[in-house]
Amino acid sequence: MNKLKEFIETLTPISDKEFEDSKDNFSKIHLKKEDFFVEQGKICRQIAFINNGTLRTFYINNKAEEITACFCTKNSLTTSYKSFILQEPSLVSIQALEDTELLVIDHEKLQQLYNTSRAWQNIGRQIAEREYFVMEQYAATLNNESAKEKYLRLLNEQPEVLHKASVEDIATYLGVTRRTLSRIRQEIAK
Amino acid sequence: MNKLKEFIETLTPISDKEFEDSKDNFSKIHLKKEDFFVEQGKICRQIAFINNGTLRTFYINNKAEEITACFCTKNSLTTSYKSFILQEPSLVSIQALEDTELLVIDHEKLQQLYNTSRAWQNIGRQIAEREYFVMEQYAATLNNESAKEKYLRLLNEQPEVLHKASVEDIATYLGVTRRTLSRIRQEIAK
DNA sequence: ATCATTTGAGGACATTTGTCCTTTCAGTCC
DNA sequence: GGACTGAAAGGACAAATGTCCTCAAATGAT
Repeated sequence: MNKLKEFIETLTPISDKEFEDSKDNFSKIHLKKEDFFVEQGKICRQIAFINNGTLRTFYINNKAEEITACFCTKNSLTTSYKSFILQEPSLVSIQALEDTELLVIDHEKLQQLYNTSRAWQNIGRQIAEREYFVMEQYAATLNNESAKEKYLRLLNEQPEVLHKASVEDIATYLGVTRRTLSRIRQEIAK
Repeated sequence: MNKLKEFIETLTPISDKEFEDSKDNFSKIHLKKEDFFVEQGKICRQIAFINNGTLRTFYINNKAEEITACFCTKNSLTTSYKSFILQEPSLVSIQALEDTELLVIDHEKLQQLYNTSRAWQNIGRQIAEREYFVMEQYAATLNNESAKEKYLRLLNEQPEVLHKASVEDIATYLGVTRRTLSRIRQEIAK
């Protein structure tokens, strides 16, 4: 739970008592490699803090291709955010790339925290704001960076992902084909 | 102000009294064609509801090219969201494509509303959530749709923009060159 | 250990997109 | 009206990327 508290404190100060009072709302779950945390088409009922492990968010596009939207690594949040907020079917699946440990809280319980605690109202807004920043950064990356630059960014920011994900997963994340990713790697190895 | 109240009510119920009490925090501003609402590098101190008009959000990328990030049309919000939330220099500029009327609220005043009203805490979180959905949709579009599909989406969702923005603006919005946009239009005209 | 299956690298050619350029047309200043 | 200016369309060629393929290495199953 310590890492979770540290994470929350990057958002807003929270007293020990307030954290202790709310921590029963979280529970620990373990995923084995290839287990799903969220499945496309089902409602995502939880938001998770990643204690340990790596996950991949992906969806099936209208050409029936499986596209990686992001990789989620430890000490950050993961959820199908829109599905979680609106409690509507998820457009994405989230799957463990390796054995993974999560701290999860149900949508209902989080709403109760929002309703009973001003600190949690604040945390909720700031989570939304942070999710926005992450998505904005992602969009900026999509817009500005070539596939090669995106690859180098991944190499720099989440290097462990390059060993845990397949070439196919990484290629769809970069928005190119496997062939082009192969050319990119060739060029970088120069 | 009516349109603003209608907009807020799509987020959360607000009593007439609560709306009346807070509406003095908003003020009306008029922009002439080509005036800036936000300038890249300056802190964005306001969030705006667009009563009338059209704006373009853009930035200068690391190749010194001006890239259109989005077009903002009436009855929606516009701001340099990250700059507004964190009160840090904006990465984007927002410029009127035609004469435009905005209802704006200062960051400070919005914080006061958050601190004094649970309804506004709620609105604030839901604005953040909505900004997230918009950004997510944008990212999904960037990821999934070809330039041609994006053009058709723009034609469908914000057709007025095609007359108000230049070919250059639209091309950078689609992520292609003018030459390719010209080819896309040729193909659609078939 | 062996065989079958999956995964990644990279060759050959086709297609798409970008770069650079010219032409056309509409607006505007004298 | 005629000359100038700037924006948009589109031609010709170059560069980047995709498609389809083969081969070799890694992984799994028996």
